[in-house]
Amino acid sequence: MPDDPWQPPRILLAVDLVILTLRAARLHVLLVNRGIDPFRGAPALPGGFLADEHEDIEAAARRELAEEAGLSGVHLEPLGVYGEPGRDPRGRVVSVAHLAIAPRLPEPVAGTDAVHASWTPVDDILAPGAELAFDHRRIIVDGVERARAKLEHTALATAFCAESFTISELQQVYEAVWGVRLDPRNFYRKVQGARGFIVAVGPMRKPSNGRPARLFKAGPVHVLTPPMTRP
Amino acid sequence: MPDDPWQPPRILLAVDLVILTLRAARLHVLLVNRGIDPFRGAPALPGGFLADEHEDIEAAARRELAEEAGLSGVHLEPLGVYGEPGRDPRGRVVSVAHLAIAPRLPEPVAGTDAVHASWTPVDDILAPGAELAFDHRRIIVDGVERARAKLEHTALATAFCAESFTISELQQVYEAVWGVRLDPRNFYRKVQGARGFIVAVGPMRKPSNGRPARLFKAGPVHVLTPPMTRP
DNA sequence: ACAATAGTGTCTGTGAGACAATATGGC
DNA sequence: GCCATATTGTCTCACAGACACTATTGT
Repeated sequence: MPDDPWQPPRILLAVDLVILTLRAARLHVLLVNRGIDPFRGAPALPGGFLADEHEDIEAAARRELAEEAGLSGVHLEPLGVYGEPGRDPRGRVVSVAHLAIAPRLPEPVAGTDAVHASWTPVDDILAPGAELAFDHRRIIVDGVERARAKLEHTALATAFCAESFTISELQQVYEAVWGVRLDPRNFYRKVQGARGFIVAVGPMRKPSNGRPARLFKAGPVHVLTPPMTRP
Repeated sequence: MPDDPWQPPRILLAVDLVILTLRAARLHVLLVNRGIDPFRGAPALPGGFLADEHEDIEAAARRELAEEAGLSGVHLEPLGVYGEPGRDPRGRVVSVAHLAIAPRLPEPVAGTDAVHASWTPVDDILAPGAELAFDHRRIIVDGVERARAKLEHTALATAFCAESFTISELQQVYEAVWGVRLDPRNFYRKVQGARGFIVAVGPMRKPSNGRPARLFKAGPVHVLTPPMTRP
């Protein structure tokens, strides 16, 4: 029998990043304005192709995170694969999306790339009528849902806070990410009940008004028992 | 400035399938024996490369499911990406793993491919010392964990059963997948409390001994409220 | 004193798990 | 009757959510 000349197709592999942070008590996602076609001028997630055939996928995500957002050392995890044949008009591109969680950051980070990066409230960019390149709307939806779920079972919320924080500040993280209002008294009890979640460090005073709050820092535990269930 | 001749690398995209079923009250996974190098002769997950540049990833998974296991119409969902640079000695291969859930099936399905497919107990193949091609051990671990989690929140367990079933048969599904023993009385109440999970169809008799059990069939609901929590 | 926020206590309903008790078949 | 399994009932504990109440600051 003759040799089979069939060879499997080779495709382009990209990484896209959903980088979430908290600004002014609202959940924001980092977006860049595309400078080239397709979708020139439209907002898009930071991302790009594998640098070479031997680059690790997560390493590529970290590289893009540094190049386009100037960030390093933040929590990063795989989110999913987006490989629908028609998603990129240039050809077959399969993208591995990653989720990054960053603490409060000063100003719209200027990327070392020529791209223009800016923080955008998640509510705004997901509102009907907002435009996004490719299938990035779905990727953001999935990333936000993942972040919400992780807040339930892990100590991720402390990553959104400063080194030390009050319980009401931590509550604001949960309220902003989940998009709900929580009872401060029940939240207080619940957060204290999750063993190893937070540990006290000392008292502080609030700038304007009210009783000073105790300060806490992130505890040693990463998996919450019992979990912080969503309402 | 001169044009940049850099082009992103092209890689091979594969799909791998974790196909789970229940046989003799044990969770089994479908494995094939590799007929070619690398890992010739070692057990591996069914799978293969994209047929052409325009094939949808999930469509490729369904095609391999049919070709290598003779199955169609079963529940199928994406499980994750496995793309570590060294995972395939032939070169850079990124695999998108999928999870398939199949009801009880008669005999080791003979694939239309030349591969030799057989059901293997998950406990055995994950036991220390068992050999598997590539990183398929990790993929199976992830797939089993996903199936266990889905049993908690969805009506997936009924997919492992026949058209109609008793509550104790449904309990055996949970016990086999979770690998635990459950109290029949508490299980009975809990399963009845999940609204829309199962609906009664009529009585039956048991072959050997004991009181006859009512027969049920899968209800209309796919998301369980309240969920079936693992012990 | 008053406003505002921090922190504590109490109550009620729901659900999980242990396990007693009853029902219904075959033999 | 006896045995095995199915089905129902009861009890206790833990936790979520509602909300009254006390504590501690600035003004």
